[in-house]
Amino acid sequence: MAKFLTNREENYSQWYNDLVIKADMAENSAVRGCMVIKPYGYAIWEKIQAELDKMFKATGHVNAYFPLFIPKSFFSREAAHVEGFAKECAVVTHYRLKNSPDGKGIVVDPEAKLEEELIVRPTSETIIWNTYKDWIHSYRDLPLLINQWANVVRWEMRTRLFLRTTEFLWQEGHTAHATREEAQEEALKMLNVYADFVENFMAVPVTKGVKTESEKFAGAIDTYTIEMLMQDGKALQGGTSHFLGQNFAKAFDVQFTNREGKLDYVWATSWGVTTRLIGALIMAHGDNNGLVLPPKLAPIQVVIIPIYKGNEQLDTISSIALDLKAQMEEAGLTVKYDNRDTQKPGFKFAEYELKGVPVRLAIGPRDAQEGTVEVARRDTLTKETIRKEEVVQHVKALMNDIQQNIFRKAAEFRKMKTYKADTWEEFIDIIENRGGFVMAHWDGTPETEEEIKNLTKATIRAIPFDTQDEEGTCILTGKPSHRRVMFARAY
RNA sequence: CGGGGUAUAGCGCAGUCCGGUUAGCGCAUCUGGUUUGGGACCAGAGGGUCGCAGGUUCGAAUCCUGCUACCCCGACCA
Repeated sequence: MAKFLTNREENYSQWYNDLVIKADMAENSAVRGCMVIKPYGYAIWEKIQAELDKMFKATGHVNAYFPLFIPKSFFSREAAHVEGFAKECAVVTHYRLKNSPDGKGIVVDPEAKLEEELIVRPTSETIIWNTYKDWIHSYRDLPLLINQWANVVRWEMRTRLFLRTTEFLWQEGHTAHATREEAQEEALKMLNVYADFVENFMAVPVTKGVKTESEKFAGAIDTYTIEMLMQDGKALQGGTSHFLGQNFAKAFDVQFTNREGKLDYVWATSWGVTTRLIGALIMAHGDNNGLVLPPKLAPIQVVIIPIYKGNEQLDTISSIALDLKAQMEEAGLTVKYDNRDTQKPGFKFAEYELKGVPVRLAIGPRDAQEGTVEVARRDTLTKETIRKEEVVQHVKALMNDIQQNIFRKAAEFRKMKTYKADTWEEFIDIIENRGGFVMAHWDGTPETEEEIKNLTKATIRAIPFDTQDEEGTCILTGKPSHRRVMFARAY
């Protein structure tokens, strides 16, 4: 686990603040819990966006944009939804300020009170379904497959850097279908898109499953989830996809004429992932030297650092470096040549390790003379000397190696940290002392789930898709159970 | 909202118990020089109304009162 994220005793703050991701909380109390994402961190988000967006398009989705503000009354249309979100809404009550009558500063103009308060969206189901009402009349208008890239606000009681910020960036897909089957299929399809993305691009293994009644999205029939395991043994919910049934269609009266000429309510899904994925990346792969980014998402894949004395040497080395850079770019790699004269090589080495750049090339006078390059990989921190002519091929291969290696490391870690518990004592021991995922029997009742949570802080992260039916007895109550579910302490 | 903690330079801290020169240290910044194959070194410089408001005192970063903010733990959650 990255020291600079978890160990505040260590003096990593200089780096932590100045450099990498600086998702630091804004200091002004009025924007408490909101994050500033510095350029490098945002570049990672842009990579995530770009790859996901391609996958959405490839599955037939298009992007659109809906309003930030949602009339308060929209929320109360769907009972479970309002129940779930009411406690964490930012509310706009006025639309104007004026000079304070006492001459000191500026105050909210009481004259400018809104007739109906506006909610800053915590999620957009309501405003979108209010719009879909006008867009959908016939089976010919379906399916409607729309995604939105946006920011949302949830006034959580407690925020956590990256993982739970007051404002966060995300994408939310909202689809409408003619049949139940089609909507269910869509919800699962998008869950699989997320799982593919997280495993193949982020190099983090996921467990796919369905949420329990008490953990599911407010307003959903079923919530599907991908769960990841972080290096500190805690679970992180990486993305969710909801089968919403006809709940929102009924709440917003979205009916269509089907092929038989009869009126029916539309079937819906929604699904989203957030900037939390950046946090997942850090906590799944980071080490004591900083980030370890998977090559497929690294804003800089290769950095070249010259080692030289004087301008003459620099010129020689630069021409080699720029030539290599051009070749690698030709081969599709993102390359940075850092010829800053203001920092020494050792400083740069440390800096790019902290940034998680997968491969570093160093070229010095010795290399210039011998036609070699020093190649260092971030995941293993190993170095080797390669002939200049072989560098492009070698680095290209390294991209694959590193991508696979960090996935394998994460997968091995997860395997090691996934336990079976058959007794309450075992269960407590694992949760308290070892962390990780615990596969255990549960009697299926929300009461037992709640009790286990109160006793251990562990929750049911998912009822995984890939577990076998198995007879057993509930870890807490001893009542019969037909299947194990996955418990963990979670972020 | 409950429990605990903190507030001193851009960042991280010491000093506060036991009031007393001009409030220190590390990193960062700037200047000059020497350096450059793993976070350079030497010399010098700049940067503070000690969270805010009162009070006690000849004298307050230090003691007292009130306030505010932030952090950690919990309830809540992507």
